[in-house]
Amino acid sequence: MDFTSPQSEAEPNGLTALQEQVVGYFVDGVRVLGLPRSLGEIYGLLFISPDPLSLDDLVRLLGISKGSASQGLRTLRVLGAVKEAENNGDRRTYYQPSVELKPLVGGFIREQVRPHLESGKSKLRLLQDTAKETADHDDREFFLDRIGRLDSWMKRGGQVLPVLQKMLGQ
Amino acid sequence: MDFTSPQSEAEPNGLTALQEQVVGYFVDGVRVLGLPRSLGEIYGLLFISPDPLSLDDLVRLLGISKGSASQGLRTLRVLGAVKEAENNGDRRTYYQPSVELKPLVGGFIREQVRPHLESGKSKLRLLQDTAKETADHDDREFFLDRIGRLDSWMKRGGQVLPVLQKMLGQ
DNA sequence: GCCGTAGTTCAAAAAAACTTGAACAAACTT
DNA sequence: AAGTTTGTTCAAGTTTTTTTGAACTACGGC
Repeated sequence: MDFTSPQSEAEPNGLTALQEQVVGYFVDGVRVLGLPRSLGEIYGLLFISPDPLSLDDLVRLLGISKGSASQGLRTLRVLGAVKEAENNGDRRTYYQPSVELKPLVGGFIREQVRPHLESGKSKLRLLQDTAKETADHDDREFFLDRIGRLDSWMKRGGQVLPVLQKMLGQ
Repeated sequence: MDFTSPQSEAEPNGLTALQEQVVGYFVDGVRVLGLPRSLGEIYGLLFISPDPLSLDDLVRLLGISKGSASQGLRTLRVLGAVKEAENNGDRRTYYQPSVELKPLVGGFIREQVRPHLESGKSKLRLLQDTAKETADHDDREFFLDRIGRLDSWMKRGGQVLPVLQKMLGQ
């Protein structure tokens, strides 16, 4: 038997060399974004699959648990990174990746960035109160200056996001 | 005794209420960026301190280990988020935060974003090779299209970074 | 109405990331 | 040059995050 050719099929688990590589690519990708490995595996496999895949397909092909696949798909749906495909008469649901940058970036900003910016802003208000309550130290001036700086950072962030979104979307 | 006033000093560890709150703010901040908690603590305390602090100050005030403080300061230096202050005749080194957005954003992009973009690009080349080696399946066309898409994502990212940097810096 | 398949949930196990602390190196002091 | 002080390194310990798997719900066909 000849196993030397780098042809399709029969890699470590049940993935082709190409699938394996694409999955690895996305695993690294999502790690940068601070998302769990399984999201990268799932999205990566969907990304390089000509046809939609079901939860069971993902479990079988990636060798991950049903729980992981289920939770991973949910997160990806919420992020707008996958969509359900027409499940032709089949009871189970099949998934396709969003392959345009726009929904991906949009979803990430909406779900992961904006909430943090918002909570940051409200914490900033509390901070300002605390600084004002701070006894009339010599430092008061300094504290308020620094907090003002934080405020300007937040505002700058708020201005940048839409531009970012416009540049990456479309 | 009267502990009701929200005045300075005497909080949980040795931090004032304000320091505590600013540190918490940055702890959350760095988490979003995928950096360890201790970086947020250190940077946060420096940020709200009128005078530069030494490694020992940080250990004492934050109640973290010397190891953490040392490694944390190193990372912050590499990121350009802290600078050494003039250590007036003292043997030990004192640190000040960079409080302008420019060096902070610049450092983060240089150290955390660019390297990933670069390695992504080189992996992409390998991926392209693998796809071409893939037997002349019906799918070949499809694979190459998807990989081309990845390539365009990377390029888009490369275009966006300088704009981002320009908007946030200054 | 019962059985089988699809998918969700969540407590416990496993893995990954971070922090500690003790040993070490370097550099100043006396 | 012996002793201090400052800071670094890294293996082991701790904490946090992620994954697993078994119990459960829901739906559909028979």
